[in-house]
Amino acid sequence: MGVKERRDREKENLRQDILDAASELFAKEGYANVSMRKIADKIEYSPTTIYLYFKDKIDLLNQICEETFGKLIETVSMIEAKGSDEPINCLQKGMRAYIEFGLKYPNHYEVTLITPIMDFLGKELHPYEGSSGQKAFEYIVRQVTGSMEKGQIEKGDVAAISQTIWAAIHGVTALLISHKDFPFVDKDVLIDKVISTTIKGLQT
Amino acid sequence: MGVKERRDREKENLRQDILDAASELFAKEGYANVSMRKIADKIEYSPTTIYLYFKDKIDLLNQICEETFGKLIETVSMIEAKGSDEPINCLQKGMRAYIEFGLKYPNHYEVTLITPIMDFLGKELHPYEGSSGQKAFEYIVRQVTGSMEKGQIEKGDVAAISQTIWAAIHGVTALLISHKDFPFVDKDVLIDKVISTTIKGLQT
DNA sequence: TAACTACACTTAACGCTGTTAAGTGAAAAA
DNA sequence: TTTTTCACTTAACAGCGTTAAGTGTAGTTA
Repeated sequence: MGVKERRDREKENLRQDILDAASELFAKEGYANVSMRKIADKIEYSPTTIYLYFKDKIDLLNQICEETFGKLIETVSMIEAKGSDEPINCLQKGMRAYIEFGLKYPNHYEVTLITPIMDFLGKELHPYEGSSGQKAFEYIVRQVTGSMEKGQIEKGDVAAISQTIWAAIHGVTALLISHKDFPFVDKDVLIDKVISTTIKGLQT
Repeated sequence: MGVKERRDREKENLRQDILDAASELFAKEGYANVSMRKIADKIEYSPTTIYLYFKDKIDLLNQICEETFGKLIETVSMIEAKGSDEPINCLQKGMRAYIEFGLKYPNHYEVTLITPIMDFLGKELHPYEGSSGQKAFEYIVRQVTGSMEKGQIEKGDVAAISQTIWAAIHGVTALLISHKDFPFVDKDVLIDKVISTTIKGLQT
């Protein structure tokens, strides 16, 4: 009587096929340049089939991004899990991992963290609460707290400091992704400078 | 025989009307949510008339942004022109002016500096060369050079340091504009922290 | 004054877009 | 064997940016 089970499996397979096709297209051509019809063509189904699996285009995007950002969480979690490093070093390595992640998946980074996709009322369409983005930010908060307790950075408002760090790493990531025509200095030099300046600015 | 002159004047008036209408709509609803037909409705002309004055929608946007960013140049130029301040203070004030400008014109900031509007080949559609954006960046370079000469910040790669500063101020501006749902600390506290951390991180 | 020309502007249309409502056909259940 | 279920498709809607062709009026010329 495994009929339902088989059907569920088939549905899940198609769901994942759609996700994979969309992910590849979004990453290659950017969210705005990919139409539902293009995704449908790729998986050889009609465009409307996608709507049986995802609410709309933005829902498709959100689910892909959650999947992708899961990888960032994994990376930073590994830094932390080694347990051998001082919080200040975890923080530094986390900052680098964040930027490198953004540059590795520029289109995913773009759609989740750069491009503000708002509805007509100005409300964010991929909310922060419970997202992988939140988990990534919590990593920063944890390292800041730890560094502060060990006297490696100045004592102060943990939230404000964490957000300052986020601003720095988001700033450089976003600029490098969005302004390809700008004559940046060597990418690694710039990233190093951003990280070291921020850390130094926060030290006691 | 002022016929041609009058016609030129009328053309220029309509051009400015289009620019004003589009600017207001872009600022209020965001570039993506404003259609050529909406702009046309507002000025009570047919949509195609706009194409007699502007190449396409992105051209309209670029011209508006140049106009708006001219105001930022004016602001930072005034800081510099007073001549009484040390370069490090000019730099600090310039950073604040930049962020406040972005928050005052979030939609203009968004379309020019946050959202990367690329064509299908990934080339930027509003280029940097000769833009007001370039002039604004040159202001930073000037203050960094000045501060360095006076020993107010560490000696080093002027371009790398200038870009680090840009990353910091762009980062906080972009985050505040794009992630309205995020539980930021008080806006002014965060801005202060970003500026002070960056300056401190660069000091000797 | 009448015909002609220039040209600012409009109408109609093309090929896209995201999305929905209605319809189809095959497999499972009765 | 009939009925029901339901995954999927077809057709359509209303919108988009943009272009080609057409129109009407103001200015120029005869």
